[in-house]
Amino acid sequence: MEITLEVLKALSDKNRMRVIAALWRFDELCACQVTELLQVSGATASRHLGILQKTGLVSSRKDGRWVYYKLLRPVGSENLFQWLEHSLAGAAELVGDFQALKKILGITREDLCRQQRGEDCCPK
Amino acid sequence: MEITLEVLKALSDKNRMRVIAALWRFDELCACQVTELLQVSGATASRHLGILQKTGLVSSRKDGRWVYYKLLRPVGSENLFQWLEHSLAGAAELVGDFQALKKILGITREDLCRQQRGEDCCPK
DNA sequence: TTTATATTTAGTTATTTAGCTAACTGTCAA
DNA sequence: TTGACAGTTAGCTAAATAACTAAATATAAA
Repeated sequence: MEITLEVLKALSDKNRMRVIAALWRFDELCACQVTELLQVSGATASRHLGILQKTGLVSSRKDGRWVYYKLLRPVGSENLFQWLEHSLAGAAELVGDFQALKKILGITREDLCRQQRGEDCCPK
Repeated sequence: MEITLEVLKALSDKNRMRVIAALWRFDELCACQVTELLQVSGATASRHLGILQKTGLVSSRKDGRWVYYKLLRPVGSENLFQWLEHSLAGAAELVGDFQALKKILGITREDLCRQQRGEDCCPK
């Protein structure tokens, strides 16, 4: 039961749900892209990703200085994700996120991170 | 998305999950039976039931002084409940709850409520 | 009508948690 | 080897929430 409750708790935060939806659509994102999407501090994004990883909902892969996250659909969670897909279909907030992510993914990670450091010299 | 998150939040509390499982197995329970199951104050049980009702997960029916609660499986929630059923199958805590409920349901509501008021004269 | 009582609501307190900044870790490049 | 930097961890604050007691509400019995 504890594991079930942990999964539900992990999913019942708006920002974490946005991350799940984003990974669903865009397969793999690095921490800085998630930070940009959520518009929170890098530390906060990292914490959310850590919670999702601890519950087995996402995996992480380190590549140099960057860490990439992917959605893991653990065995037995098919019905949960099907419900989510149905329940969130067309959610306005997520549609907006997907549009934002298209832009984010159009920027190189280098430029994105530079931008996040406050050097707003890069193309919006 | 807000509704989805509300349902997830409602489900991600241990006591509320125990109520859901209990209603799943025993169809209909009154507030005092839920109070006895959870071993919390009547006010706390009422609050949990109120949260479950607000999210559309349970319905209530008033009969005299007693209020009875039932599990509602809203349209579109089939996959969620299937996941729950699979995920919670055999959970030790719930097995214990089911045994406790058999005893609770063997007592009349009158005796149960008397017992809860501290008049521990009734058969255990 | 008055009293007892099942449930809910209000108000309080303690715990949890999401956010931040700052310090730390590990990796790349100069 | 040193400096820059992506990401994480630690420590803090503010907001959310689960628990309690006490008061309010509604129903049944005396």
